[in-house]
Amino acid sequence: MAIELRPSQALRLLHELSLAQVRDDAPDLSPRQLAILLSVYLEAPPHTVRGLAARLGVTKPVITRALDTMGQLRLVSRRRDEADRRNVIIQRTVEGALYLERLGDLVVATARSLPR
Amino acid sequence: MAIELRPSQALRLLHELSLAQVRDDAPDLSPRQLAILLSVYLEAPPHTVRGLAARLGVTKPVITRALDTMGQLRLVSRRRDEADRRNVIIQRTVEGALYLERLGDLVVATARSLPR
DNA sequence: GGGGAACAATCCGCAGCCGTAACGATTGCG
DNA sequence: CGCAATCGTTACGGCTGCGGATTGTTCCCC
Repeated sequence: MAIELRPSQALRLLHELSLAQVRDDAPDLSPRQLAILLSVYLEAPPHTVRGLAARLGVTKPVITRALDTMGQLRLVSRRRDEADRRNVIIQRTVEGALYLERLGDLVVATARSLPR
Repeated sequence: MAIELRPSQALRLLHELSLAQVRDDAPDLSPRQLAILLSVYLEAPPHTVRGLAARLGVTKPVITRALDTMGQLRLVSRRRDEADRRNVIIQRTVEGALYLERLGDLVVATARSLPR
């Protein structure tokens, strides 16, 4: 069953979500950071800087910096690939999983409260 | 009918949307800017700097700067309130309406393509 | 084994946004 | 009237992210 949604409902949903994100003290991730985080958690591992840069269509330093920031927030972690030590494997963390879990719940709750 | 959505679908939706936004050459608005834009277009006018600041829980300069940026992008415009010349009324523009229309359509299309 | 390729990180200058604190204009109340 | 309050903007110092170029390490292949 596809998700049926009208444009007006879609915009209301975005509205509520953006308001919640802005008001949260939670460190609001930039669109790029969120895209990286979701790619790491939703797509099949392994994830490398190179791969993520290609996936998002941005340069590698962008990925490195975003990982620096989100690493400090404990949302992801990095590990050397021992099989090929040039690679860095981006790993999920408990905190990152919790963050996305709460985010998903927020979306669900917001969608449910939309007027029909 | 409430919108039924599972958390995993919600996250997939956010994933696709953030990827689309990052890859677009379109000037990707910050969460705050998007919240302001949606408030202006979805909530009843009139909109003032003061009111938007209170609505988002941020300081007034944040609103002023966001309006500067989005004004240059022609997404919103400003006008003095002639009844009380201390106030500034934030107005919608054709470009802003088009921007949101496209955004809404993107969300709808993405939601429709989600696996069930 | 040596040289080039691949990879992530770092450096650099730059632009944008932040919060706090001021400021000028306008209003309305005492 | 005049003076405090309100409103939006601007100034300031700081922080973060950006693109592009470079660096150091590791691998691969001849």
